[in-house]
Amino acid sequence: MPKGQLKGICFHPSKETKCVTCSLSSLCLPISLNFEDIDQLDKIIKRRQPLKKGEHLFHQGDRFDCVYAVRSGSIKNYAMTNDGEEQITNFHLPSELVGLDGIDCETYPVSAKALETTTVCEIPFARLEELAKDLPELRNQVLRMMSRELRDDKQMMMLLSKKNAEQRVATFLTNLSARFKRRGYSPFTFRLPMSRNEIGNYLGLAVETVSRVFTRFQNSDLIAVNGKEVHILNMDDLSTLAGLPNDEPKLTPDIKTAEG
Amino acid sequence: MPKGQLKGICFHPSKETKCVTCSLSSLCLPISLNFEDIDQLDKIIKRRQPLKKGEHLFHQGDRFDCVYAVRSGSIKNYAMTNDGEEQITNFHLPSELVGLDGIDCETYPVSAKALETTTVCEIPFARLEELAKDLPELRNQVLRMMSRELRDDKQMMMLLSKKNAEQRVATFLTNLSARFKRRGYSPFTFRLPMSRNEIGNYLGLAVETVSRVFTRFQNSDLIAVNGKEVHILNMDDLSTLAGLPNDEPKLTPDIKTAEG
DNA sequence: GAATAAACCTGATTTGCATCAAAAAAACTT
DNA sequence: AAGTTTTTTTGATGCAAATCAGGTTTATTC
Repeated sequence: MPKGQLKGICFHPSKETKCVTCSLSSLCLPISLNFEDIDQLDKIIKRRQPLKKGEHLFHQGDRFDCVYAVRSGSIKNYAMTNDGEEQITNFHLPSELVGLDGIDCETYPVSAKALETTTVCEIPFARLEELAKDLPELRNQVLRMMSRELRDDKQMMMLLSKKNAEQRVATFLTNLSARFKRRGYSPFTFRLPMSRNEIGNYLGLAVETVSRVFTRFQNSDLIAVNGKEVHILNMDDLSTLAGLPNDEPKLTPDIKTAEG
Repeated sequence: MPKGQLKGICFHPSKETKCVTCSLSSLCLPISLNFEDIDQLDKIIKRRQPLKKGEHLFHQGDRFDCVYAVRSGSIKNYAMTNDGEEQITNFHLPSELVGLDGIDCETYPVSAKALETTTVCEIPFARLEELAKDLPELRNQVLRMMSRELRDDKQMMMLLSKKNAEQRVATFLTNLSARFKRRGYSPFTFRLPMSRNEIGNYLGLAVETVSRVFTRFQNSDLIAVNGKEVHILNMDDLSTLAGLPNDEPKLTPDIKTAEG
């Protein structure tokens, strides 16, 4: 197995790891926080033992006390529908916060489960709030993260109520791609941490449909897939497909007419 | 002062209205805020002229500067999809906050439009943050409201990806009912502030489907509808329908078996 | 490394809802 | 009050995706 670029940082979350030295800090901390403030924040954060694949970070109904920042690996959020079916509400990649939707609850409204070996930073919310009293930038950061999630949710709602199967999968892939890119990985080649089943569940599609769309995308040379390995071959077309909720391929006329 | 009835207050949002005397304050303010604090908050809030039906509170892309509390009437949030279609992301009733998803943006990510004559309290966000520095309860309230919206969004995502047309409409009606009840109105008889078209848009259904489901619900005596007036006749069955994502009516066996 | 289980893919069939079409009822205009 | 527009309802048809069924590949276990 070829050990890649950021591997080193992701896989030694020893007790000595600190926010200051964390490669993700620029993504999960307020930019303007000074060293002294970061140090304060660092003190309240616990690094837990890595979660193995399938282990829970918390269960729906557990008493809410912490939010978590993913350091490596990935987490899925899911709720149980009234008839006992699982409904995935989110996937979390490194640097992203888990548990924000429980802030005004006694208990977590959804469960959080590791999709693979995963390390997290545990942030006791009560102490974060205390700290936030004196650190306006930290306060803002929490608001920013929440408001970003709100916006992502609205996007998701649009996807679920307006987009067809191909558009959903295209959106999913380009979105993942952007998030990988954001933390320094290739936006064109990555490994899906979740199964087809989980993708379908999240996107409101049957597994079979996800599989078929993957095949179709391969046939039209948009992507190359090998199991969970994904290569995006034609980002432009994939993005176009993702962005447009209707089936009209929207050619840019003023450019195209020059040729034809 | 009449603490029980709400109608008087909703319809005279004169310049003299204050948070202290507002009937909605228990819903939109932190419970533990003392009079002095409320007074401070009151000072930064502007009461705007009522919006007429169809007028905008803000447009997608406008510079973000305020959040709004609905005092009377109702607001819809919507975004434009890339092909120019409107996608409704939320409806806001009195006491609910509008604009929270823009907090970490330069500009509002969605538009907000009045569904009927509507009055709002305008809360300049920068000044709210300033004030929040000294009022931890106020800070929490903002977090609470955001986190509640996050949870509502997850619910909506579940609706859109797992529920069929009847379950969506049933969920929509019971949800509205609960919100009316929360502010002292009848949960069984209310007026829909939005059109069938808007309901369909929001729920990811065609207008025709919404209309048909309404008709079916009437035929099975779940509701009685007259234009925008809705009477819920059988809340139990409607809730059951709303809660269950699958088509099995889930009878409670230990009770039922006693009879048959 | 064989056995078993889980995940994934592909084809055939069914179905719930969108779409199309057109009438009926409300809501505005003048 | 008559005419116009918009909204709502109802019916007929088509289609995208779910479901069903089977086979194949990839993990996991002993």
